[in-house]
Amino acid sequence: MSDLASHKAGLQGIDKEKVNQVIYEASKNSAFYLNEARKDEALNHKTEQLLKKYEALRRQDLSTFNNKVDNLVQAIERKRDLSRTIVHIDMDAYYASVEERDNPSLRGKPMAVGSNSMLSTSNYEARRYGVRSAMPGFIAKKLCPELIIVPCNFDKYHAVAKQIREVFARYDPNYTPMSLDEAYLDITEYLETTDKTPDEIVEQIRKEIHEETKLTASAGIAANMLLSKICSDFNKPNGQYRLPNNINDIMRFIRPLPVRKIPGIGRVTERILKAIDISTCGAILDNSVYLYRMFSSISFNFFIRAALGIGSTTVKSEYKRKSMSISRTFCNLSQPNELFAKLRELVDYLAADLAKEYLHGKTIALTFKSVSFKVTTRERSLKRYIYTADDLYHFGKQVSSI
DNA sequence: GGCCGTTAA
DNA sequence: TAGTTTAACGGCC
Repeated sequence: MSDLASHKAGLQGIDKEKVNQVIYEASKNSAFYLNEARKDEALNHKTEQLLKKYEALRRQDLSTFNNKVDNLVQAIERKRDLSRTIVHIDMDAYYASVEERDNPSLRGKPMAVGSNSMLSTSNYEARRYGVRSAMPGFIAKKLCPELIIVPCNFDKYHAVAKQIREVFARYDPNYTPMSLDEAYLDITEYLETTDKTPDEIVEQIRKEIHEETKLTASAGIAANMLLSKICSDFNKPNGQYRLPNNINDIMRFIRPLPVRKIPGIGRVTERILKAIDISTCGAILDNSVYLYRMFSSISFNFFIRAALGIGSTTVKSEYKRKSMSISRTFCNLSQPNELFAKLRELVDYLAADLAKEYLHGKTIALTFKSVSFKVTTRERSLKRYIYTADDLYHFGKQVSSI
């Protein structure tokens, strides 16, 4: 079950067995691990049910659906837009690279950014030991005792984000930032102002980023956001990859691609698809009738679009947030009064954050994580919008005790 | 509408 | 000894 994300950059060619063994030894008696095992069991059950459904379908004659599904696939295909040139740019080992830049004594050594309880990023030296983001520091230390863990310096990462966004804006003023270190650019218009090729322009963007921040970035260039994101991973670190806006090249690229490479398909969906013997995008297309019969139309559409290499081409800078939240892990507490005091602390912060953006909300949700890592949510839609700390506390308290 | 689970950075 | 935080979205009842 301990599941090393070896599809991530920098993790190829390591002794995965050994790494998993060390992680397992460090984890096996923990409440966290027990909870993961429980989730895993639930997933096994789900895949078994799905497999049964699949086997039942295989015994049926599905030819009556072939036409319908072909039409659906063709309708999706007709929406393919090859007119744009979309770039996905991703900074290499972002936080770790910033720290190495500012402290040369860290260079060449395995290091990670974060804390003993959680790592945000690791550099490539640390990745060779199996140390990766979203891994607790204390486990990383077992994999690599020499590992240096540097605390996060968010002010710095924000400052660098500002610098790289200035570069992005030169090529697409409507670029979409996805996080501090990642963005999509539509360079179609920019290309009309120059004789340079897309590859040359992206080399230039990465060069400017390097000159202005002393940090490297990787990039993918393709017809849409889905493909450019996948491509930005291809020549990481400090590289770029271009997939031409051409249906033959796209299909040759996407067919053999493992489904896990599709943004939105994670560990669980990969396992679900694997249960019905689908592990590549090509297999999604070859089994479209089964997917049609087994999944919702939203999921079916998502799978087919991805497997055809069709993605959004609308890169836009406006963003409307739909929710705002705050969460903290704290020492074990069980007395209602202690928990309400925590609630009060959190709503004070949340009210301040809401005020910064002049926001209010109509639904309040409270999430608890128990010592056994089980998560429960309680929520309520209210009659009016709220935003003050007192209201958040009042309704939060109410919701918590439904 | 309420709650759970998945994904991603 | 110890396993984060924030946001969005889909499925299911």
